[in-house]
Amino acid sequence: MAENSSESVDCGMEPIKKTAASKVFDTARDLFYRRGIRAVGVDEIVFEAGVTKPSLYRAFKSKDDLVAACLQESAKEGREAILAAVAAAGDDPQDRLRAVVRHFADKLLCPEFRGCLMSNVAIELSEPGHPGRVVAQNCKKEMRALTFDLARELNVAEPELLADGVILAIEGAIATHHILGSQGPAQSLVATCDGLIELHLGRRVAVLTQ
Amino acid sequence: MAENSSESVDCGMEPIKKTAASKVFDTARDLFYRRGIRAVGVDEIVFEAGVTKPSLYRAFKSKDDLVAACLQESAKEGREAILAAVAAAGDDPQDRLRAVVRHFADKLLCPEFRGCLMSNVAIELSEPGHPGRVVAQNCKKEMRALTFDLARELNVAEPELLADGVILAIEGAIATHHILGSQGPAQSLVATCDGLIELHLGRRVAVLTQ
DNA sequence: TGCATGTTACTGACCGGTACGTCTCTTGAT
DNA sequence: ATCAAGAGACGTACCGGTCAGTAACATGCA
Repeated sequence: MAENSSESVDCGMEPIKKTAASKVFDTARDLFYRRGIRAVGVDEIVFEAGVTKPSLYRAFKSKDDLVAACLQESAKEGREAILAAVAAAGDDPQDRLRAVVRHFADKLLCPEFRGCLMSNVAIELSEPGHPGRVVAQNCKKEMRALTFDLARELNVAEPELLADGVILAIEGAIATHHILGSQGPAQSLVATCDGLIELHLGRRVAVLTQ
Repeated sequence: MAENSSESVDCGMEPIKKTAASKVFDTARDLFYRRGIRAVGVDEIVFEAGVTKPSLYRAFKSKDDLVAACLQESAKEGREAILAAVAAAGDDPQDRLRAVVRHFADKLLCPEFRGCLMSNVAIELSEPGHPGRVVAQNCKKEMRALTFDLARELNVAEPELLADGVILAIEGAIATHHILGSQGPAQSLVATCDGLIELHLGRRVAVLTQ
């Protein structure tokens, strides 16, 4: 009742006081994701965060610096979430690869889903050398390498082709979701990936029911 | 020699004088595609076009109006190119669907390829009611309907699922191309789609060579 | 005292958009 | 044939607002 809930959060035992820097960071991440990098100005960020502009620039050299930091964190969280989903899937190689697909399929159903921040940034920031692009590039390379590894666990002739196929479907689902929503082609993500897996496993076609 | 070549072009018989409006339009389309909507200001457009700002605003009510017009034209050209590719593929249903895939696969190899303007715009313009978004949405719906039709020509149990699978792969290839280029997962577009088609046709797995 | 933060006020560049003057080409009357 | 007037097309110069970013100083708290 006496506590200002906007300046501290209750993390179990210890209430953590959020610094101006972390408030800027969290707010920026949210706004950048929801509305885009270029659409969000620093004035809006500091206003939403309830801090002032000098506090932003004391913590981050520039807006680009803030963008890169936000992307780095999003990439880290995204990677951890995927690894957790794979780990939770157990030991069966097919289940593990399908867990990645399922992970994204679940995200597509969230109302607040607005695509992949990395992919969005790559489109918004067309300057080749932009620090944000580098982060996004590394993130996608890692994701591809992980999918390659998962596909290699399966006993298929061309694991890289299977992995790329799954990645294409996932990225395609994310892309089409922007325009046509979860009821567009994105709804066929799981069935399509299951089909690709079955195809590469060389089994008989049996996954035609969505 | 006496003719000012920057103000007229030789179209066979009749030299056509390019108006300020058309110069604005052509320049804007190019810049919007190459660098993005938000990254390109009206000042840059009129400078590149060699005209002045009032000329832009005499022809278009606003920048958003210009954006929508550019998108409309790009959508029209894109649709015509796809239909031409399908028509050139002949009568075999499988060839016709594959022609769509091949069409995009070819575009991915162009050095100047920078994704689909519709998809890019959907990410850049996050405001739900933006006129540009409406154009992009209609374009994607049309493309999906066309792919549905092509898939239905094939004798498969679930043509819509096949069509969505192909769309996911195409859109995924376009999306990943932004970050990882033509040597990323995008290189597996044709092989993946061929696999999906074979899968739905219920034939034996035989398309594992890229 | 010392540190994190807020306050105020500012910069120069750029944004989308516009009021108004100028040029040229066409048209019609003489 | 000549000239004047209208109509479009176009440019000059500018608007208010917003952008990212900063300097100088005040405040509150440990």
